[in-house]
Amino acid sequence: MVRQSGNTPRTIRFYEEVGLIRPRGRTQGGHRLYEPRELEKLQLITDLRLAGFSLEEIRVVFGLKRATADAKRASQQMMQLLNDKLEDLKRRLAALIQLKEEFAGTMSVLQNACAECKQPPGQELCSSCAEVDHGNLPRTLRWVWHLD
Amino acid sequence: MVRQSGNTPRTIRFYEEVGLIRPRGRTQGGHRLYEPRELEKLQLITDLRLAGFSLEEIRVVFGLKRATADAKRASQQMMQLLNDKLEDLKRRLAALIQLKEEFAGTMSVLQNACAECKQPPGQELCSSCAEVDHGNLPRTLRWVWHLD
DNA sequence: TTGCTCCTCACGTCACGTGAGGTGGC
DNA sequence: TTGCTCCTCACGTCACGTGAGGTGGC
Repeated sequence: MVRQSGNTPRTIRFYEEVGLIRPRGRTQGGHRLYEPRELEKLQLITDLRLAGFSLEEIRVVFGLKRATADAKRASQQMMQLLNDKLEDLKRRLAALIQLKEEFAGTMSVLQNACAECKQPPGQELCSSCAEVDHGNLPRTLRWVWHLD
Repeated sequence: MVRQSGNTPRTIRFYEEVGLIRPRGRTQGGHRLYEPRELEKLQLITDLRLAGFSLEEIRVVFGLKRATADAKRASQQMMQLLNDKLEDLKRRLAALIQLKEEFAGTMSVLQNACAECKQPPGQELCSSCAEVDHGNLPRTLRWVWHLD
């Protein structure tokens, strides 16, 4: 289960604690035994976690059919959940891309200014460098490049 | 600060507790006062959190310049961090997209089978429906559609 | 027989959330 | 003056991580 799912033993035991999976039984020495069905369930749980589902939401997923007693509505709710998570990941990705562009864009320009710099590199010098308009740096770069 | 950054007061106080931001001072009644500079820093922290940075990694970002004392290497390390997070988000997005496709793909087929179904919808009936080969359902659907 | 892995408590961690009880500021 | 917001403890929560001390299984 550990190797096939990429989780730690502790994580698998924790999923059992909260009632998501369950071993078929135990070996005489106390080691847990699982059916292939449980491995598949664990892998689905792992993928749902990666996709941003909380354990509570995963519990909802596994209870959708029971809760609605109507496969069509259950499927629609599942799609709703998936789309919500997709929106969330897209927002995160957009934030990251913007940070990267903000940062990378001006970085190359500054690298040139530094390459031509006659002063030895140092914190005080760079933060007061006349070649660089610190006030106009994008915020990301300002906080990495600048002091405090 | 709350309105302009989209965080709760508790979150902002927490960032102060761990030393990421700091109010300029207090009003006579105890309310925190911030400089515009701190709002910008808070907004950057918020975006980095959205992008998947931990508070510890954000502390590293703000300490990069001091730690390396070399703006070029500091920038390279920042790009490394950004790319690591990008890879992480891409993996999560790929997992989600696959779940969606697995699910949506067969769902439409099943909807037809159900539309033509003569039986009233019910848990026991659907899980043993002869029209649906439960063993060949993609795992996502199998766990939502099926029982247990 | 030697290691590596699993076992069970049980406390720790990260990033806040959530009352409880009280005051501030427009 | 009425509300809404902020304040400070302080305990709770989510999803595990991390030893401590002991056994299992190839």
